[in-house]
Amino acid sequence: MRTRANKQSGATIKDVAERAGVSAMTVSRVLNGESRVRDETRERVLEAMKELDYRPNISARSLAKARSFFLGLLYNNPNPGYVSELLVGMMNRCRQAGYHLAIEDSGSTDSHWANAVEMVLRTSNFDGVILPPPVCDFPSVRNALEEMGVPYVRIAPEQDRDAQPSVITDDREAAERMTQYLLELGHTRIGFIQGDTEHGSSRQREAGFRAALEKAGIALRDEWIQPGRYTYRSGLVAAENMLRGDDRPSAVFASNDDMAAAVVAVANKLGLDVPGQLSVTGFDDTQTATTLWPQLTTVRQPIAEMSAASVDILTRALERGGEDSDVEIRLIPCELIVRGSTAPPAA
Amino acid sequence: MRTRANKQSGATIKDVAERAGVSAMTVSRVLNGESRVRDETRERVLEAMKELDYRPNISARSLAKARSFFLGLLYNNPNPGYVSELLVGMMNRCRQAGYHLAIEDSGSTDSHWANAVEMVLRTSNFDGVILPPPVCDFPSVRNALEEMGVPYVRIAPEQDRDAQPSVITDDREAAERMTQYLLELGHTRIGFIQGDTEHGSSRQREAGFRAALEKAGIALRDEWIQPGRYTYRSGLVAAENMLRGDDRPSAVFASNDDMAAAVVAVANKLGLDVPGQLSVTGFDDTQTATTLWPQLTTVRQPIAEMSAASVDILTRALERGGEDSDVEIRLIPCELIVRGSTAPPAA
DNA sequence: ACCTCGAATGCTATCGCTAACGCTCGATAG
DNA sequence: CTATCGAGCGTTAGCGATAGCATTCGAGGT
Repeated sequence: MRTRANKQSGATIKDVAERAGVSAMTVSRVLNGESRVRDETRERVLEAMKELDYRPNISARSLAKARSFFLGLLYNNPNPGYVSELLVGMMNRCRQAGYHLAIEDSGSTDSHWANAVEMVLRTSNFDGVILPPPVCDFPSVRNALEEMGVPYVRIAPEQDRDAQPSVITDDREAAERMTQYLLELGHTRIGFIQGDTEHGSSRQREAGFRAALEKAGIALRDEWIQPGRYTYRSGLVAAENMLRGDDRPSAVFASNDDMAAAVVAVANKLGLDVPGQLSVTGFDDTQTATTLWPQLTTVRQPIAEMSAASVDILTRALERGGEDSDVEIRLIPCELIVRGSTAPPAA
Repeated sequence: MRTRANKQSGATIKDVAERAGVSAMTVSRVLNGESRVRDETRERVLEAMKELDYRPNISARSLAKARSFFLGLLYNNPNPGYVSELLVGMMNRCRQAGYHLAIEDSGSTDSHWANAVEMVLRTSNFDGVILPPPVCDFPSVRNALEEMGVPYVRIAPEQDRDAQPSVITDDREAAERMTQYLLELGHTRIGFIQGDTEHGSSRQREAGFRAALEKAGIALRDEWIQPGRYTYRSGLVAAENMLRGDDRPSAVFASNDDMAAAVVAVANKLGLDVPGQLSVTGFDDTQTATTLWPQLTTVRQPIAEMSAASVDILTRALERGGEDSDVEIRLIPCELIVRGSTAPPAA
């Protein structure tokens, strides 16, 4: 005697069929919204389903269809604000598309990931996988996926931007616009805090920053370009290096909001008024940006929109059956958001 | 001709069996680490699996075992820091236990949830479900789960604390300790910002606060108890109400870190030094607590530990087959964390 | 030499659902 | 009036794995 683990009312498709006086196949057709069922028959079937409190067995369907209807999200991004927005966008779109979203993580990087990914895929049967940054740029992960023939979509990748379905942003342009904005305010002494070298976005953002300065004919000062790792703590170090002493910049462009928050904190500690004596800008427009006082001038990345788009792309590719293979790339533009943390430099 | 959607090397258990010169059943036994297989045979099977790059089909296994090995996380908590820690704890434990974690969300509350939950469970076959706050206290959700006979575990529930498997905290005691700490610093004028009324933790924390004041014989001032909703924005309003005018508290206990951050922001705006002129404390020790400057004195809730425990409880209950029904309750204690946002009151 | 017994393995019948094809029957064309 | 056609539905044969016996086989007891 089998235990029906999670089925109180163990009604099967056959029971429904019997009750409705049709064959199981017809019930299946109703279930899947297929054509070729007379309205009257459909009614009878639906009623029988209701009466028996019938719930289709997803495992059985998956087995027969050779599809699991599960998408996997492989992530190791430690930024909670980012992840949480990512999830919102994905979950909504997944539900719409009739998929479920499973999340898998491994705290480590690249090489460790190859194993982790293999393990995950060995025990999961995901129809497809979503790779947010920075995982989307780990070669070992991509290799593993390709070897196993698992379709995937990348969010904001740096490499091979059009070799695989992806959602991409214009980080570079946005960073350039942000820098231009600071220049227009009258700043000429601008510091920059780099992001994590593991993330492609770091290089994009820095490139945009440098391009804007170059166009304005302003020379870079090495001590005003500080390394960071997208974390608050790394931002603290960078900010201290940049702001101690009297020869400091009048504006700091941090590669993300958390590091910008650190700059604000250091400025407070040093008695520097933000934005009066120091303008600070971030990137991403995560919750941190509006949690600070003053609120951050930053670049808004529509993360939820991007993740929703990634689900779109992936599910559409799956429906197409993986054959008709034009690679879909979607660009989601960033937007400059001006808030209280920037002002013209002090006279 | 079937499309093997996600199976490049479509090796089945039969192929492995053939190659190893055994029956499929034996391969299955090896796969499930069952006893009664000679070491030599096991070796041969394992080798065959490797050679064929065999990957078991989870759907088939689920169908046969009447178990999906998927747990569902039903959440609508908008606090990114909380969610992200929750996920970390769960994912790790899930992997250890051989389960996968699927997440499902619906932005709405209670009544809407009943439908959402039904829909989710109708299309998912989760072996069990995890309910973090505040969903764990939505009666309609619990009803739906019970009607459908889906096992669930709750995290930090307020109601029926021992009617169902749960992970619980000592919010109340921790809030009392925190208040005591402020009293010991010499504060007697203490404000309190309430949490979301939808969350049971709100009431617990407030009760702890009131208890400590009462024990110290200090009267409450109504205008120093402000409503909040656990969001930064609600904290801003509460802080402004509490801090404008001269007759203000010397310390504010906010029911969570985000609202404490708002208090710090308002204090900054009003030119009040934290902690010199105003002590501020939070609750939860999310990332926000250390992202601010000064860093927050707060109460650390080991969220990841709690979520890991919830997976433990649920999976163990599932292994037991749902019969042997003593309800497992696990208490995870909170810890007072003193940082820079508190100091004795100004003379 | 015969029987018993348990460890190691195989056989068979599902698990619940769907693809593929086949049948029926009324409508339409010729 | 018969051949054709397609909408509507049924039949059959799996999908890949596991439960529950059945079977084999060698070791030890008598």
